Amino acid sequence: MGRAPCCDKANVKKGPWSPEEDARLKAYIEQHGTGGNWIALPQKIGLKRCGKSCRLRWLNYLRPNLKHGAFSEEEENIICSLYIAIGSRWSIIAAQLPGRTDNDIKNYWNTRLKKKLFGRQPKERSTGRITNGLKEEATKRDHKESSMVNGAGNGTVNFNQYWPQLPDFATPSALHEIPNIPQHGSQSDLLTCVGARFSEDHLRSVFSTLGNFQNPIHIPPSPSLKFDMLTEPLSNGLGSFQSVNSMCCDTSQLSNPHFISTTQEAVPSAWNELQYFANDVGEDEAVYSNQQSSDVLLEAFCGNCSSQASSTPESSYSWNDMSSLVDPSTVSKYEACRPEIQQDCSEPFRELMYFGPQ
DNA sequence: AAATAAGTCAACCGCAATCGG
DNA sequence: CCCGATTGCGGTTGACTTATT
Repeated sequence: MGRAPCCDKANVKKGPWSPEEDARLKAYIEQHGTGGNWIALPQKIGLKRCGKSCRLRWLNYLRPNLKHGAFSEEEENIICSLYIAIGSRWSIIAAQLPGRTDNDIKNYWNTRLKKKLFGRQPKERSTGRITNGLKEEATKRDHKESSMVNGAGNGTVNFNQYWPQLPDFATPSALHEIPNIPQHGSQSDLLTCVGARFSEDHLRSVFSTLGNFQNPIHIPPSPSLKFDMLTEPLSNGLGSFQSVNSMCCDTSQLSNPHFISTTQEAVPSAWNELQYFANDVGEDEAVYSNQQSSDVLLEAFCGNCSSQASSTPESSYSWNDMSSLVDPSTVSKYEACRPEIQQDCSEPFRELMYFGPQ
C-alpha cells in the first residue's frame, strides 16, 4: 500500500492557471497569508487545485516582487559561477538572486546558459527566434510585473514579507547559514563529483571565495580519487564569466605515479583535464546514458568527443568550441603532453568514468 | 498554407527532509 | 522516538509559440 496522496487527484484541476484562479489565490494570501498549510488552502478559497500546485503558483508566479524578463549579465555570471561551484542547487542559487525563482533559473540555465557557457551555437534559424522571443516575453512580463506591483499592491503590502531571509554567502560571518548539504555519493564516483556534488565543507569554501577569487579553495584530502574545483576569474579575455579554471586530484588510489606527476604538472586546467577524460571515454554511450542528472560539464565534454564520429555534429560540442574557452597557452601545453598522458593513464580513469553495465 | 522542427517555460511528479502530535 | 502530514527541491514533461521547409 502506497502513501496517501496529498489531495484528491480526481477532483483536482491540472494545467495552466486561469486569471480567475490567480486572482483568488493572490487575494487570499495577500489578505490572510498562507496560513501555514498549503494543503488546506485551496479548499478554504474554493479552488479545485492541489495545495502543492497553489504553493508553486504563488512562489513562481504570483508572489510580489518577482523579477521576470531577461536576465542581466551580472545575474548570468552569478548563475554560472554558482552552478560550476555547487551544481544544480537551484534554490541556493536563487537565494543569491532576489526576485528570481529556482524554477526560472533552472529553465534559464537549461535553455540558454548551458549552451552559452559551453559554446554550443544555436542554429541559425533559432537565433532570431530566441532574440525576438526574449524581447516579447520581457515586454509581456514587465507589463505583468508592473501591474502586479503597482496595481494589486496598492502600496499597502510589505512585499518583502513573502521572501525568505537571504543568507549572504559572500561574507564569511554568514557561512554558517549555508544549509546542510550532505555528501553525495562516493568520491570515487568521478561523474558525480564533476557533476558538482560537493561536501558542505567544499560549499562553504566556495561561497567564502565568491566575490573574492584571490584565494584558492582548499582541497581536502580524500582516500579515493577526488576532484575538486577552484574558481578564479578568467584571465583569457572571455569577459566576466568565472569558470572552472583549475582542478586538482588526489590520485593516491591510482597505481601509476608517473601519471600523477605528469597530469598534475602538465595539465593544471580543469578544462583540459576534462577534455582529456572525455576524449578518452567519449565513444562509450554508457557514459551518456548515465549522465541524466546535472552533469553539464561532462555532457559537454562527452558531446565534444563523440561529435567526432557523430552524424549530428550540431548537437554536440566541437573541440574548437571548448578550446575557445581555455587560455591558449594552456591548450598548447596540454596538447604537447596529451599523448603521453593518454598512454600512461587512460585505464584507471576509463574505469572510473564508465558507469554502464559491468 | 500546411507540416515539421526547435525553443521556451509553466506546471507536474516523485522523493527526501522537516514538522508536529 | 515514531509515524503520518506537509513542505521543499530538482528533474521532467508537455503545451504553446515561432521559424523553417
